[in-house]
Amino acid sequence: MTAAAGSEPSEPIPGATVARLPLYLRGLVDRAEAGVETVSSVELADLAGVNAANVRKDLSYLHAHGTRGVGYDVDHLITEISLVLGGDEPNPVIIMGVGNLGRALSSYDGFVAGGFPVAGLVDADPEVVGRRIAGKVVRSVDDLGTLVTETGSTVGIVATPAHAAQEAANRLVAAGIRSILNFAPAVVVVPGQVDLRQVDLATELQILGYHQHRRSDDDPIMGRVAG
Amino acid sequence: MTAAAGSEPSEPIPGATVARLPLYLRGLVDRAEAGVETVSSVELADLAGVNAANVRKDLSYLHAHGTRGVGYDVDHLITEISLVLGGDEPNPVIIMGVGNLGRALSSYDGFVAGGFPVAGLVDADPEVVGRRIAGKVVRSVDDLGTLVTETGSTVGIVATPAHAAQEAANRLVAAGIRSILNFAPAVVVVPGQVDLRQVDLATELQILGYHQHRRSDDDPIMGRVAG
DNA sequence: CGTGCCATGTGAAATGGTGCACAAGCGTCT
DNA sequence: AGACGCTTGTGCACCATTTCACATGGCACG
Repeated sequence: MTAAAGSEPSEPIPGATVARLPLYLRGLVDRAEAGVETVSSVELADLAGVNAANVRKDLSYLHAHGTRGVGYDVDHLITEISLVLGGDEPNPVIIMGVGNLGRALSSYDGFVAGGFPVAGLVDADPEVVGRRIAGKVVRSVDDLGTLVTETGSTVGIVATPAHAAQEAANRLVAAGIRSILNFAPAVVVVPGQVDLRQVDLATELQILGYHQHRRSDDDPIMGRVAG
Repeated sequence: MTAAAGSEPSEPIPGATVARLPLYLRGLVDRAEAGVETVSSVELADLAGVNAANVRKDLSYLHAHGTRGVGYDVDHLITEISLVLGGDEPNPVIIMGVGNLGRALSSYDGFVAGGFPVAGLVDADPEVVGRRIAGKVVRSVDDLGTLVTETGSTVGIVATPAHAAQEAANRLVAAGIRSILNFAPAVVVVPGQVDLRQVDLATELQILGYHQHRRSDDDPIMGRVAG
């Protein structure tokens, strides 16, 4: 039961809402496995760590109506969110760069579970090309185009060193990739039709650092030795 | 020249700004290495991929004044941002869980560069405890308290499987950790005085999936075969 | 069948963030 | 010394998002 040929434009869902949908989905799957059949917005809010009214408004964008006095049907909601997030079929991903991070991502279970199986690994270093990692043979960057076509991949992950990130992104775009997740600590630019998300591990720590530093600044009493 | 005993409260910096500071810092360090001495807000905006007015407003929160007609002093700005983000000394981090991801993080260069050297690795599996990974011996969870005290760590990284994440966080908190970066795909709750950030790899892909799915929904012409 | 309870769905206010546009200030060149 | 050009710093308006508060409506129980 794929999308009707009519292709209803459907109002765009706010970005902030989209970012929360995976959280809801995770919570829902958890509850489904526990055998629960309905959840209230309050429970779901707890599960995802957000406000209950927020949950209701988010779900209203999906037209995933609940039942007043009862809550939302877990299975139905799972189907609904899954559909919005990725369609009903898996999106294979290509990982560029099999350094430490790339290797870890190659065998990250969460990707498969989320509908994003790793379809191929690519590296520029001739030394690693041809080696088997996480059950897959590492391909050369020259084979990228072929690999994308063969596997029907539409998503690329950049896990190269920073200086190679832009080049890796360029190649992904040239090969026809539509969405890129960049783990390299570098700002990369892509054409407008390509969607890009940045995940910067060191940056996340630095943000934590700010709050910590700030706290110890305001609270000189709370020194480094336990109070 | 550490913070004065007076501990000026200093107005809190908006979260969105804090999240951008590491980007600025990276761009600035890059320019400093290239021997550049001043940057304009426009250059910095380019480097970080944001709006120039935004950069100026962000920097105004730091009281890191620039010179009109000239720009900002690179070195001075680096010092200023570094100070705000992490204080002037490194924040050692403890990594909980040395699975694929934990191992990758152990040798992630960006952490050290950002002032967050990895001070210790901890795992619950007796099989891996005692093994050397990235030059460090993996310690048992029972040694966590000692490890934190010895190394003066204040930041913890959770890289365990989802089902162990809450427990890992609990232990970090009990050991006196003040900030936690959670990579496990699970919502964990921590006491109010502890700062928590969530990085969910699968979630990021799912967000990309939404946009991609949506695009192909609106554009039935843009089928799976290249147009 | 009627009544009461409970959870959804949503208008509207509050909050937070972004970007424009322009005045103010600094350096430079003549 | 004076004028000009360049860039900062910021008031203001716009937009997105969050949150409250409450009317609406379904379900269960007597």
